[in-house]
Parts: sequence; C-alpha cells; structure tokens
Amino acid sequence: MAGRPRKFNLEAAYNAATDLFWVQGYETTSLDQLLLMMQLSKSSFYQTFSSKKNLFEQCLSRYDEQSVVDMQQALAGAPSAIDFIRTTFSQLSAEAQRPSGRRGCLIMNTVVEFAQRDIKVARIFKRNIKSTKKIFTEAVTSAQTSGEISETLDPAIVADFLVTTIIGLKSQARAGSSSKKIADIAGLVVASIINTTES
Amino acid sequence: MAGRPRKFNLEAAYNAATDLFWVQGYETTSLDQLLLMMQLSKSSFYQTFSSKKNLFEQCLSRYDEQSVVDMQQALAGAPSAIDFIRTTFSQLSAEAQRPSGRRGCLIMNTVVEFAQRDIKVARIFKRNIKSTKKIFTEAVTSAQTSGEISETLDPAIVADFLVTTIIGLKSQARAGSSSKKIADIAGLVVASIINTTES
DNA sequence: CGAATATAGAACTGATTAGTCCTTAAAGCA
DNA sequence: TGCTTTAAGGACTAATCAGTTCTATATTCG
Repeated sequence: MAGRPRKFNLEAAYNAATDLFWVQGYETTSLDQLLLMMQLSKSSFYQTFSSKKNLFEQCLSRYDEQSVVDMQQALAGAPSAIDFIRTTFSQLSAEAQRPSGRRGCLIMNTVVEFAQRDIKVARIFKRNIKSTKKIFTEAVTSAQTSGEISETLDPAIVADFLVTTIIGLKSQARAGSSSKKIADIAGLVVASIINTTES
Repeated sequence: MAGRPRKFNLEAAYNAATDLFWVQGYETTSLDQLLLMMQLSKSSFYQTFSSKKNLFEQCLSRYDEQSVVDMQQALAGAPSAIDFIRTTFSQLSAEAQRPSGRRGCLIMNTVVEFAQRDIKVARIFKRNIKSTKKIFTEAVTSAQTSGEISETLDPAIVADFLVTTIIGLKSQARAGSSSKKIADIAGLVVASIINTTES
C-alpha cells in the first residue's frame, strides 16, 4: 500500500499559505511566493494541492472552522456571556496594536476581493457569518437571562449588530487605525447594548 | 498653440473606469476591460492617463472628494442633524436592495486589497476617514445641542463608532446580506446613540 | 500652409502568470 | 527485490499582463 511518507509538514504548509493569502490577498499572492513560504517544490505542490485556487479554498475553509471553534471555546470558558462579548471586543484593539495583527479577517477580506464572482467563497462566507451570529445570539440570550442586557432587545438583531461592528473594527484595524481608537469604539458598542432599549 | 481637441468625454471615461475598479478591484481589472468600458484606444489611454496605476489613483481621489461633497450637502440639507444620521443609515439598506449597489465602498475595498502595500492609497483612505468622521462629529455635536443625543457622550467617539458601523454595514451589503437585516442593524445603531449614556 | 495635438490600430517587448511533464532519487512496505 | 509513493528540479507551454513604438489620419488655431 504505502510508499514514501510525506516529508514536509502539511499543517505548517497550510498555515504558511494562509498567512500569505491573509496578508496579500489571493490575486496578489503568486505561486512562487507560495512555494517559497511553504518550502515546497512545484511538483509536490501540485500533487498535494492540485491548484492555487483549490489550496486557497481549503485555507479559507480551515480558517473558518478554526475561528468558529475558537469563539465557541471562548464563550464556553468565559465567566459570563457579557464577559465573552467584552473580551471579544477588547481583543480587537489588542490585535491592532501589533503590526502583524493588521490583517483584518481573512473571510471578510476575501469577500471584498471576490465580491459576487465566486460561489464557493460566498458559501464559506455565509457559513462563517451564520456561525458567528449564532454564537453571539447565544451569548446575548444568556446575558439577557442573567439581566445584563435588556430583555426588550431582539437577540438576533443585537447579534447582527455586534458582528457588523466587529467587521467594521477589523477593517479599520487593517487600515491602520490606532488601538486606542478601536478600544474606544469597542467600549461604546458594548456600553450601547447594555443600557439600550428598543424604540 | 492648440491642436485637435479631445474627442471622448473625460468625465465619462473616469466614471466608467471607477465603476470597473469598484466592482472588480484593481488587480482583477485588466487594461483591455478598461479600454472597452472607457471606449478608448490604447494610444489615447496612455496619452491621457499615463498608466493603469495612475488612473486608479485618480479615480480613487475623485471618488473620495465626491463622497465627501455628497455627505456635506446631505448634512446641510437635512431637517436636523439626527435626521441626517438616520437617513445615512437607511440609505445603506436601500443600496443593498439593488444588486448594482452591492459594491460596498470603493475606498474601503481598496484598503483591504492594498492593505499596507501602497502609501498613496493609505493616504487617500486616511483622508477620507478623517473627512467622514469630521462630518459626523459635526452632526453629533449639533444633535447634542438640540437635545437629541445625550451630552455626556464624546462626539468624537460617537462619530468613530458611526463610521465603523457604516464600514461594517457596507461590507455586509457587498457580501449579500438582505436589506432588511441591514435596516434592522442600522435602526439599532441609531437607537443606541440616542438613548445611551457613557458608563 | 504649418505647428500642435488627438485619433485608431497594429505590431511588438519583456515580464510574469499558472500549470504540465519528465527524469532521477529517496523512502516506505510486502 | 519489487512496488508504490514522495520529492526535487528543470524544461516547457500557453496565456496574459502592462506598456511602448510606429504609422497614418484627423482636427484645431494661428
């Protein structure tokens, strides 16, 4: 059955590729750059990943799954639901502080790059937004039960609102806004859902 | 002195190019596509615009200036400052309704595409964010004077917050979120700055 | 008329792109 | 020892890219 085992680390290769795509986008990243960062020969690359496009879709899918798992764990491990929300937002400004963190969100970046042109990409995006929203809906509902968020608010809409501002904040972080500014905005967002009632 | 006058419409050519860049991004838009949409020969193109990159920067700059003028006029012509804010947000969902409106914001799309790679692009972006924020700061201050927004809020932070959510909403509109969803979020955003006081 | 500028079109360069193909060597297992 | 798979590397293709150069024609003003 088995032949010579794979010499390079598949996981590491995926991570290197994801990093490149994340920083540069899909179109801008050339095959040569990928081979260099992934430490692969062209032959191994095509044997393993078939094509640049295919590799990209796999990277995107892996990123999506990982980000959802991360959020689920963060919510499960948080002292309270509102604490999870607060932490998520304060992490946004922490990320903006280190220059390496200025890459926004791979999913959102990709959506902007591909817009309506790519069905698979659109599907991954919608799945990610749905998962993210679901987690925040849970968090909001939980925070309403414990009285930290007003029960007159629709959890689904609040979750949408939070996801929206996260997207906006990540875009600004990528573009170079200061982490203080992002922290200020994040603070206002969290404060606004604690005290507000629907009109 | 003078020779043969320009036959094609410069304004129309710029608009056609901007439209293409807006929908497709810079890298994805080829010179051939530009020539086709701008109805120009290659000779005329290079004589008038020097290069693809140069044309793009001009399109971006023109878009920036136009969007600022549009907002200024909207604020000046609005019945009240809070009305301007409300209208701005409700327009976001109206744009998401027509498929042609699913293009987000040219400036933000470009920032995501070029990230930290291009100084000129970064400069135009920061100018645009600054102008936009200034207008919203004015609007918030004015709304505070007339009592529609609490005076305990820092107008600068509220303006940042509004700009952030606009970015987030435009990204979602581009990605294909329903206009109802966008309208819901927009409503919550406006409601949150009317009733909230800082913690 | 003549200087100046704009038009279209075609031919072309040089670089880069993703992707294929083939050869040779290495490493696993039966 | 065979069989299978992986790997490295180089040669190659076919397409596309932005940009240049040239010729020929058109149009304006002085």
